[in-house]
Amino acid sequence: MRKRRSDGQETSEQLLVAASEVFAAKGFRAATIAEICKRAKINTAAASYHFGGKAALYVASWRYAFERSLRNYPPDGGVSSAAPPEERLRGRILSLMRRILDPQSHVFDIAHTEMVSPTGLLAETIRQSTGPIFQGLNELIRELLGPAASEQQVRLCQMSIHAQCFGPLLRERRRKMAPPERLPPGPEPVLDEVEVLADHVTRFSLAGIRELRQAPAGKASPLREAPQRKCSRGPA
Amino acid sequence: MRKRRSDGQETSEQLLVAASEVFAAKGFRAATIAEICKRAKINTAAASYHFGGKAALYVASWRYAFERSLRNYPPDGGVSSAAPPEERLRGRILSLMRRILDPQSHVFDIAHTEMVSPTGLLAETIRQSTGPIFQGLNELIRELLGPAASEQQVRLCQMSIHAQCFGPLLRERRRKMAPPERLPPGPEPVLDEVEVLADHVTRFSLAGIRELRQAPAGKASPLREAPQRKCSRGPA
Amino acid sequence: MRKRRSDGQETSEQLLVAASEVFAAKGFRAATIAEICKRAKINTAAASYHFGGKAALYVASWRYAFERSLRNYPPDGGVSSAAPPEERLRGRILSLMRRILDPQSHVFDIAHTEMVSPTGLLAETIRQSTGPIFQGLNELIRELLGPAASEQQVRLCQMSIHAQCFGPLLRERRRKMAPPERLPPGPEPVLDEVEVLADHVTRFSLAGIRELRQAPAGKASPLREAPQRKCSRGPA
Amino acid sequence: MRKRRSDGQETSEQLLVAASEVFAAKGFRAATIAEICKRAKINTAAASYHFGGKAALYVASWRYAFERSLRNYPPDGGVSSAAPPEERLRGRILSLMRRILDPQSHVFDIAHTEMVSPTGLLAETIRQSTGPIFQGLNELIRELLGPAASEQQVRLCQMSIHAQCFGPLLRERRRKMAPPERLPPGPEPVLDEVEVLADHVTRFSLAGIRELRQAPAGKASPLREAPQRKCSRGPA
DNA sequence: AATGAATGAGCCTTCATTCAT
DNA sequence: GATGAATGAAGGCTCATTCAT
Repeated sequence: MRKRRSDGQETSEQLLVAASEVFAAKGFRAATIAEICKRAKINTAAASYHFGGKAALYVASWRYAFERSLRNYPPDGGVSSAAPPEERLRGRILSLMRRILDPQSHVFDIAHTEMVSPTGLLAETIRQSTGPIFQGLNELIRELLGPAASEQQVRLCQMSIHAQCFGPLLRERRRKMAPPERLPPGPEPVLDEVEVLADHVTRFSLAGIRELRQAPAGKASPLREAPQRKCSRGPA
Repeated sequence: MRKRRSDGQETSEQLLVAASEVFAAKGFRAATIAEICKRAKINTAAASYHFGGKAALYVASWRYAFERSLRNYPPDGGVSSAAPPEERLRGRILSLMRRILDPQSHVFDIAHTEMVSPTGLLAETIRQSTGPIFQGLNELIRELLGPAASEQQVRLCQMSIHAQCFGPLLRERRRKMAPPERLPPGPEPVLDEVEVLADHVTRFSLAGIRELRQAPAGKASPLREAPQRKCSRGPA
Repeated sequence: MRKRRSDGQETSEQLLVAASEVFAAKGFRAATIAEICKRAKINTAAASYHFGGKAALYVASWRYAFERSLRNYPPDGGVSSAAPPEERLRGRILSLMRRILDPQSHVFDIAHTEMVSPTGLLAETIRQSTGPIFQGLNELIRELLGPAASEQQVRLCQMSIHAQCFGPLLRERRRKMAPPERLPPGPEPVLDEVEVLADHVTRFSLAGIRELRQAPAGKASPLREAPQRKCSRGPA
Repeated sequence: MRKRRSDGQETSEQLLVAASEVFAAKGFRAATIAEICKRAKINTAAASYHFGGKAALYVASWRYAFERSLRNYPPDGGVSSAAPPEERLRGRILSLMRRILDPQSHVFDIAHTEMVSPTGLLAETIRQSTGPIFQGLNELIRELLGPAASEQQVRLCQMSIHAQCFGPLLRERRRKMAPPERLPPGPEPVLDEVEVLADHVTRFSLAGIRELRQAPAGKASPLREAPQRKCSRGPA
C-alpha cells in the first residue's frame, strides 16, 4: 500500500512522534531507525531523507516533544504570580509532576536517559530549553528562604525539591511503560494520585525551607531539636 | 604460551572490574566485549569463555561490585543502633551517600542506568541485594514518624529521603566521569562535601517528617500555616 | 507554479552543463543526480524525467560538450592545408592542447576517466566522435614519415605524439581542478604556457620522426649512433 | 566449508591480492568489500577485521603490490650503472614498461585511476614510493642533455618519455582487462612486443633529446630544418 | 586453560528512481 | 511539464560469538 504523497508535513510529525516513543523506550543507541519507521508506517530511508540521520531525528523529536509538553503544562501551573509563594510553589511542583507523568509525552524519559548515558547530542538543546524553568523555581525558592539565604542554600533546596519530583515520578513512568519482564528494580511505588504526591512534596519541602530559614548556619540547629521547639525565632 | 598474572589477580576478577567500569561508563548495550577485554588486558574471547556471554558478565560484575561496596560502607553508617533515631538517620544517609560517591565503585552507575534503560538482566539481582537496606530505612522512618503514621506516609518520606540522596549524587558522579564535551545537561552542581549535603538532607527531611507527624491527615495542615507564621517572622 | 528561466537557457541545457561538470569532477559513479540537479538549480527528478536516467544524461552531456569543444577549436588549428606538414603538425598539436586545457570544457576529463574506469556507456560515442580526428593526424604523420614508412611506424609515432599531449595536460587539468588536499600524486608540473609545450612536443617529435625516416628498419640504427656522434660532440 | 584458522597471514595476503584486483578493475568507489572478500573466499567482515575498513585495505593493497612489483623489476632494468646513458635509458624504459604491463600487478591500474579520480587516500603513499624512481630518471636525462640543459628542458624530456610509456601501455592493460563490451574508446593498439615499443620510445626520445641538446633555446632551431642538417654542431 | 582468527547478523546510510500532485 | 515526497536496494561497518589451535 503506497503512502499518500502529500506535503510531507504529516510524515515528519508521525516520524517525530514515533521517534520519541522508541527513543524513550530504548535509548538512542538501542533504538533503531527500522523500528521507528515501522511504527510511523513509512520506509526505512525516510528518516534519513527527512531529518538527515538518526542523530538529527533524535534532537528534533525531543525538541518537538518538549515544546508540546510546555504548551500543555505551563511551568507556573496556572497559579497567578500574585498568589502567595507557597501556592506558587505547589503550582510549579504540580505542573512539573504532570509534565513528567504525561503518558503522551516522552520528554523526561529521553532527557533522563540522556543524563545517564549521555550521547552529547541533546545536552545543549536541553540546557537551552530548561534553563528558564530552572531559573523560575530558583527565584521562588529564594523568595521563600528570605533575603538572608545563601546561594548554597538556594541550590540545596532546589535540589531537594527537584529530586523529590523526578525520583519517584520517573520511576513511576518506567513502571508503566516497561513490559512486565523488564520491571526496573527498586522499592514499591508511592503513587496514588499526583495531587497527593504534590501535596506531600510541597509540605515536606516547605517545612524544610522554614527550618533552613530559621537557622541559616549549617550547624546552628542540632539534629535533635530538644523540646520540639515550636517557636524558634527567626535570625533577627 | 600461557599467560601468567604476576599481580595475583585472577583473570576473571580483572574481567569483573573492567566490566563494571565499562558498563558504568557506556551502559550495557554500548559497552563492547572488546573494550572490556582490552582494559582487562586479556583476549576478546575470554568474556564468553569465562562467563558465557555479555549478559552473564554484566550480572556478575554488578553483584561483585555491590558486595564490595557494602563491605566498605555498612548501611547503618557505623552508628550504634542505640543512638537516637535522628542520628541513625544521618548515619544511614551519609553511608548511602558515600557508597554512591565512591569513585572506585560503579554499583550505582550501573543500577541507575538499569533503572533508566532496563535490560531486565539485573532487576531481580538488584531487588534481592537492596531489599534489606530499604527495609532498614523504612523501619527507621516509621520510628521517627511515630505510631500514628500511615503506611503511605512512611513510603512518601522514604521516597523524599532517597530521592534527595540519589538525585544530586548520581548527577555528581556523571559529571565527574563524563568527558568535558559530554556533560549531562541540567542545573549547576550542589556539592561541596558529602557531609554538608548529608546534613542538609537530614535537617530538611527531619523538618518534613516532624511536619507530617504534627498533622497526619494529608489535608489537616494548610499550605500556609498561619499559626506557625506568627512565630517565625520574616526578616524585616 | 511553473518555473520560468529568464536567462533563456533551457532546463535541459543547464542540466547538460551541470552534468558534465560534476561527472568530470567525480566520475560517473561518484557523481550523484542530486548534486547535478542542485547545481542546475532544478528538481532532483528532472534528470530522470528529461533524459531517462543517469546513464543517458552522462552520454548526452558528453556529446554536447564535445561538439561545443570542436566548434571552438578546429582540429587543424586553423593552419592552412597548403602549409608545410611541420607547421600543420604544430597546428594540430596546439589545437589539441587547447581543447584539452579549455577550462570551460570537460570533454577530456570525462573521456579520460572513462578510459581509466570504463563504464562502457561512452565507448561507442567517443569512437565515432574522435575517429575523424585521429585519421587526420594519422595521414599527416604518414606524410612526414615518407612513403617508405610502415603502418607500424605510423602508429608508433602517432602514439608518441598523442601521449605527449595527453599525459602532461590531463594531469595539469586535474591539478587545477582538485582541492589542495586531493592533489593527484606524481612529479612536478611541466607547464608554463601551452605554446611552449606545443613547441617542445613538435620539435621533440619531429626529431623522432626524422630519426625513424632515416632508418626505417627497427634494428638498422643502433641505440648508440656512432657516426652521428662524431658531429654533435658532447660539451667539452 | 570452514576456513582453516591459522595465523591470519595467508588470509591477509589473499585479501590484499583480491583487493588490488578489484580496486584496479573498478576503482575505489565502485569496488565493493563484498566482491573483494568473495574473491578471497572469506567472510565480508574480514576486511574490516584485518585492515580496519575499505580505505585502509585500499592503501595496504597498493603498497603491497608496489613493493612486489619493484622487487620483480628493478628500476634500472638490470643495466649496469657503468653502461652508457643511452643503454641505461633503454633499461629504465623497458623496466618501467614491464612493470606497467605485468598482468599480475595492478599497481599502475590503481595509481592511474587514483590520478584520474583522486580519493586522496593514496596520494602520499604514491609520492613517497615513486619519488626515488622519478629522481633516477631525472638524473639520467640530465646526463643525456648535458650540463647546459635547463631545469625546464629536463622536465619536458622526462614528461615526453614518461608519457610515451604510460600512454600506450595503460591503454593496453585496459584493453586486456576489460570485458569485451567495455572496451575503452580510442585508436587501435600499437603493441606487438614490449621490446619493440621500448626500442621505439628510446630511439624516438634520444633523437628528441639530441635535438634539444643542439639548440637549447626554444626558438633557435626552426621547425623545418632546411637541408636535413645532418651535422648540426653542438652548442660549443 | 586460553587465544586470535573468522563469522554472520544487524544497523545506518546513500542514492537512483518512481509516483501523486 | 515539473516537483518534492517516498521507496527499495545495496554497501560498509560493528560486534558478540564460535572455533581451530
